[in-house]
Amino acid sequence: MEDRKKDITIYDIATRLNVSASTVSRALRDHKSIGKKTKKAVQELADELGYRPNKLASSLRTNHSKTIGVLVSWINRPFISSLIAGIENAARKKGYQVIICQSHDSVVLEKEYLRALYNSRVCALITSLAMQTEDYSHFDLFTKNNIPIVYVDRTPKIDTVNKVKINNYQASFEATEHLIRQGCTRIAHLGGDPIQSIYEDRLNGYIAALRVHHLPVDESIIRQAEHLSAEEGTRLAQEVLALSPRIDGIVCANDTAAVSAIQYAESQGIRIPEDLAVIGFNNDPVCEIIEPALSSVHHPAEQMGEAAVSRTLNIIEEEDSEINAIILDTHLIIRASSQRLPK
Amino acid sequence: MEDRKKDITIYDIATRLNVSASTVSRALRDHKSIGKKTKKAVQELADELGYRPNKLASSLRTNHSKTIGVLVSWINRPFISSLIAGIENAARKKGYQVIICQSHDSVVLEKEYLRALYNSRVCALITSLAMQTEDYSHFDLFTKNNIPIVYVDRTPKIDTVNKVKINNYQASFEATEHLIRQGCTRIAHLGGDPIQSIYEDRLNGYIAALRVHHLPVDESIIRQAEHLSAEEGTRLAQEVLALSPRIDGIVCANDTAAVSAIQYAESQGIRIPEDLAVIGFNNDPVCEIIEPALSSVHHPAEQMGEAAVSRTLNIIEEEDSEINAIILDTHLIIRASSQRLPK
DNA sequence: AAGAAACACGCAATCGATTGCATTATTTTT
DNA sequence: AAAAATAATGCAATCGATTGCGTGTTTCTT
Repeated sequence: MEDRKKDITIYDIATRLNVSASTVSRALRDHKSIGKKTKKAVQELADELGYRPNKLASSLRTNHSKTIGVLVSWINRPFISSLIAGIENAARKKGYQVIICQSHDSVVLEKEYLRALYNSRVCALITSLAMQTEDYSHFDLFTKNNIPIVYVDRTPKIDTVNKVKINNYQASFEATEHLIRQGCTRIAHLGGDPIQSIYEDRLNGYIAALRVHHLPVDESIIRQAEHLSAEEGTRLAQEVLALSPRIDGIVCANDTAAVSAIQYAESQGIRIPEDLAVIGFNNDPVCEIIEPALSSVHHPAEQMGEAAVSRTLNIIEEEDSEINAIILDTHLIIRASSQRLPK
Repeated sequence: MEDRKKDITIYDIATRLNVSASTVSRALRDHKSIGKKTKKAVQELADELGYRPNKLASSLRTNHSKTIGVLVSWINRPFISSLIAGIENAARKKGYQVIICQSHDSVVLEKEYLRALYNSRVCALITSLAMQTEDYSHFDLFTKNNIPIVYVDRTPKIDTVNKVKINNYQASFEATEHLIRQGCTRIAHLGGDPIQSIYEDRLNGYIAALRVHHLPVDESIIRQAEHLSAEEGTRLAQEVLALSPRIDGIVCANDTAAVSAIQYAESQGIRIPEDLAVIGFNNDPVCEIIEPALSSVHHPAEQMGEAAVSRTLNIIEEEDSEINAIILDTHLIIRASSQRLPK
């Protein structure tokens, strides 16, 4: 089996059928100006020979790679992996393929991979910003060359771009209000860096809920994490729980940190939710596994991926260049970690 | 900003510098036969004009796409997403990009996407089989055309392919033996379909451990799940727990099902690990979150991804065509769910 | 200083598919 | 039946980078 078979090309088919390569090309794409018999003959022979179109040649000629670049922070996080699953499915259904990069939440890598994707000739980019990205000028590489970008979840704080997001302010407001309604009066907030609009919005939603319910806003129990990792969740929980008067609630900007906070609190003999009500964000699978089950804000990750693809293809194929923001629905999932009153 | 700028090509650079395109091409790739001054001039102008190499043209010409296809069951599973994270990192470091497909554990989709990746001219494939894949002939599409395949984790039951895997038999043997040493005498096994070697091996490891320790092998408490999903975990746990004599241990082929089993058992008032010791597989993050913490077999997902890439590039670039199997190390992580004796 | 060796670069074909513009064959119209 | 319209196909350029081979130039050798 050492014969390195050359690939079959349209020329091979053309030769055997005594027609021109143009005819073969058109026949394969079912072009109307090709006769029925010819078309059939070409298609049959193509099958028989195991012809496969050379996407590279085609993309080169048409200047259209049918590839979507995806740049996210980390693939192996529940929210992101579901987002990507959604993107991949939707894209492939439409005949697009997806190239993925991980910025590892580093602005430097973000820039580097942005260029790599650019060089790969992706015809659009779907991206969620690195945690520290506040200057968006490196994305000009795409926009200046008319390659559409659709931002998802962690989107820029400007209105002149396409985004798919949720209403973080509203979701966080509701989460906070829920704790208040459960009787919490001193609620801490563990958030991400407000450089990112999603975390700023969540922070503001939290503050607004406190204000509406005439609770004081205490800076000392509002903390930010660099990555909202498990370790940070533990550390921040420790910090805010050390303060007095004792907090009786935590609104957390993701589930990973919320879970750590619960674990830390329990290790200190603090009862959840009686002494401390906790609510997270994202509704990761882990919410149903930790004891007590973690209340959270359901975040439609896969749907967000699909929406981003659909918006992207709209721009590419329909040339609908109107900039817009798609806001997806979220809702609270109330579980034991925040349920202090009888339902 | 409505000017649809044409891309800069090597010809543009050549023209402005009064040299030929060949020279530019060589200068950019730092070819030795180009003079220092020329090289410098070309590279500087390229920067200045924002030149980006056209990967498509290059790939077409060299017949080398620098792209690795990845075909897995589901992206959004902890093990798989970490595997992919490892693949992506390693590949990108070497200047390769990665195209991902999800078979959704369907043989039909597996075939379909295999062809899609083939048409995309990937220069290698890294894949983990769909649950029901037992006939591997559709992969001939690649092997017959000398496109290397490296199988990871769920690998074929044949020796004539490249694989990266763990010693499932051994790991499962140790996990089972661990439960036996903790005093379990009637241990159930919740596995995947033995069509897949990994599940067959885990089953056999389990059986071997029972035999070595002179425990009976009872078919009625050996169950298989279709996908090892949470729902199946619950259902199978329910089934085996309904039998008498009562089981006192469960060896489970993944953590998802093990977690469900624990949750079901607890809902029935069964104490873990006193009444029932449980050990899972993969060491997903959830192991440390469920109460009691779940013992598991640590599975080096990211490392497996990296190893697969390294093996792949070895084949592509070094043309090291010797077929081999790389076996990565695993080890037991003992946590509360199986710890019945004092340490 | 003359021949050899090394260096620097250009020419032109090539990768495989696409497409605007002919050209020829067939059918329809009047 | 001649003219017009339509259908079916071919020609050749094009997308942008790569590369074997050839040529002119510089540097080195003795």
